[in-house]
Amino acid sequence: MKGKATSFDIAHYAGVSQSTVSRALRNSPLVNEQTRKRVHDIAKKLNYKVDKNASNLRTQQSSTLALLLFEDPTSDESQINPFFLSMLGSITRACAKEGYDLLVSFQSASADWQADYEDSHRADGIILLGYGDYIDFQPKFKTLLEQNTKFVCWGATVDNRPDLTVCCDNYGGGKQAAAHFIAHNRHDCAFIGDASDHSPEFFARFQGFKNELKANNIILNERKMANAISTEESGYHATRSLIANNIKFNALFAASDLIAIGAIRALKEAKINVPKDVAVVGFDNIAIASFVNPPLTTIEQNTTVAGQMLVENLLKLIRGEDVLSTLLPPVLIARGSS
Amino acid sequence: MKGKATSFDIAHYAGVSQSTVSRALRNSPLVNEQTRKRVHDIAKKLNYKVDKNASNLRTQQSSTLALLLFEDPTSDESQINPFFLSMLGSITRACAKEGYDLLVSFQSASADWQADYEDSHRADGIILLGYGDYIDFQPKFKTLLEQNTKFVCWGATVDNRPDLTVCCDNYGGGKQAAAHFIAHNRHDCAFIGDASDHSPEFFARFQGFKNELKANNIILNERKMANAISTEESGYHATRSLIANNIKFNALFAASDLIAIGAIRALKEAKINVPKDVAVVGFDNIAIASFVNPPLTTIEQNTTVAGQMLVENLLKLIRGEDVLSTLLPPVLIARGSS
DNA sequence: ATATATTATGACACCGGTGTCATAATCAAA
DNA sequence: TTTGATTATGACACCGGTGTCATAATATAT
Repeated sequence: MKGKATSFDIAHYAGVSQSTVSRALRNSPLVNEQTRKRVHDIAKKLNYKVDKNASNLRTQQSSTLALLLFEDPTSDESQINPFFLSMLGSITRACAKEGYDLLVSFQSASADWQADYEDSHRADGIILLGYGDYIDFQPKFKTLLEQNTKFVCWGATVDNRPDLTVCCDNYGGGKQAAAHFIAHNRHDCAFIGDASDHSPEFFARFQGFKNELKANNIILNERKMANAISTEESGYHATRSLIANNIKFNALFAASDLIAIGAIRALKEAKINVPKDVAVVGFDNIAIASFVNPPLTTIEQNTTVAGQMLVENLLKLIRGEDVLSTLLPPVLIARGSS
Repeated sequence: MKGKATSFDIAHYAGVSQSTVSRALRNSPLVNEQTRKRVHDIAKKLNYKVDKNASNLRTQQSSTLALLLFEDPTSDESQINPFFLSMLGSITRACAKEGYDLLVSFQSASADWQADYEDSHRADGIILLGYGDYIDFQPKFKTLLEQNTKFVCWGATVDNRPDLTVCCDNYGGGKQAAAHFIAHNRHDCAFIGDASDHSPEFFARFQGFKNELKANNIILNERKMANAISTEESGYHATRSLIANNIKFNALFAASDLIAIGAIRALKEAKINVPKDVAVVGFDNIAIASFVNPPLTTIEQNTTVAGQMLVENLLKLIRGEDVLSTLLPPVLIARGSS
């Protein structure tokens, strides 16, 4: 046998037509039990596998989902945000559970990715995963919708389509952080992240934080805020600038764990004790969080559930079922940093 | 236009045959420049994308690689080994760079994965990524070779095929760890990992470590060794059992960073100071390593290069070029734990 | 002016399955 | 016994491209 076996080879050996082989292999009730068995045996013997390209071409579907990862272009190329990595893991598992393959690809927000996967029939649907700034995306979302492409996003809200998003309740998470500080009598709060609405997720965390403080008659001073993207470096520098400007605070809410870890480094460097002088709370609960010193108190996003929901919702979209956007409840994990 | 546009639609609008469209879109030199341009314009207007299934079916190749991740079945399902996650990231990037898509899938070593991807023409080649015990794999490797499947592995050596492996020089890394301890006058060494040859990688690290010690007239006492798989938990328990048995040592080489981190936790709990009482060196340099307390000295495996080499070597195999197994030099990163 | 090479294009088989329709064989119902 | 239903199978078109071969149109050489 040169080359890979085809269904015709099996048909030949089994003494039946190729049609029957195809049916037998898919366990169609139309074929006789003995024939079915014979065909299966021969297929196994020949190490036969259905050619996915042929089968997908005919059936016009691929049993494959595509995961497009959009990284903050400002972050270091070589290191992938651990939160995404964790999501990637859970999405991979969820796909496997549903019998789908997963194509993974990194993309820059600006590139011409919107049509690549679904239009070329490589995937039945797309999962978009990225932190923050989805402004570039709006026109592309429009194109996707026009072309009836099936997709779901993590975190971003898409105009007029309340069925496309899976997202952590960032606002609620921000509130939890504030409540935590208040419960521990830390009223002099600072925030590091992005308080503009460039990054909808960070913005929601900030809003929740600020509003919960306000509900307790604490006003978050604008000077006690610094911008940072989600990297350790960025968190470090933002915190240093606060310290350099002689800004005082006894509680710090960072919009992500990486930022928090950078912040702790800056604080330590300035001989400010965590948590005694400043309590720090992060967001995400990435794997590192419990290992830093002191262990980081953080608002956990459950990536396992999140990945599952993304996949499930996407499959529902593909099957034409009704879907609603999912808001996942975050959970505060109290550790040593607060 | 209902449904997706095909090359026939473009042919219709351009007033040429479908053959010409196909050629034009692939920028064949056979088509007239004006025709080429016209076809491209229409294709763009119609949001046309080549159907990958049709194209792959005809050309018998997929421009896709499959990554099969084999996790230590004993480890916690929900958490993926960060070293693999990091490899996954670099492999994804390397694939993108080479114009290949990447299918990602988790597998258990025992499952019937060997034929799935290549035989079904979903991928042109396979990358196998797993720690440790490849014993289950040997018969499957044989099948793969018989079927002329293109694949490369991380770490494992496959009988008689010196072209299939990309691996860190684990033996050399182990030697470096020993040399490091000796240079700092820590002669009373312990090892945690797997000194049996179940896990070829851990075994090589252990051998290198032991032999370098021996070369300096230091005999590694068998009682100062404990088995662990690559999890924090396992490292913690292994170290606790050493301590419980009242084993003394002033230097500890852990076969992986996760083990080292668990070991440090156990040492701290026993009020043994790191690095003063015991110097600890890990292996991998996972992202967490620099954030633990104290920051972990470790033998770095460069995942960026490793991922690239895996992809490059696999592509060479696919193209029928000569390939040699690659041994990557590890680098000791000295931090606070030693 | 004729033969030959070059360029641009169309027709068509083919990749390896899947789905539809037709048909032969067996069996139950009238 | 004849008719209708049921079961098992084969023939064949089709999915949407790609590659080969034939051919028409034009350019170049003799």
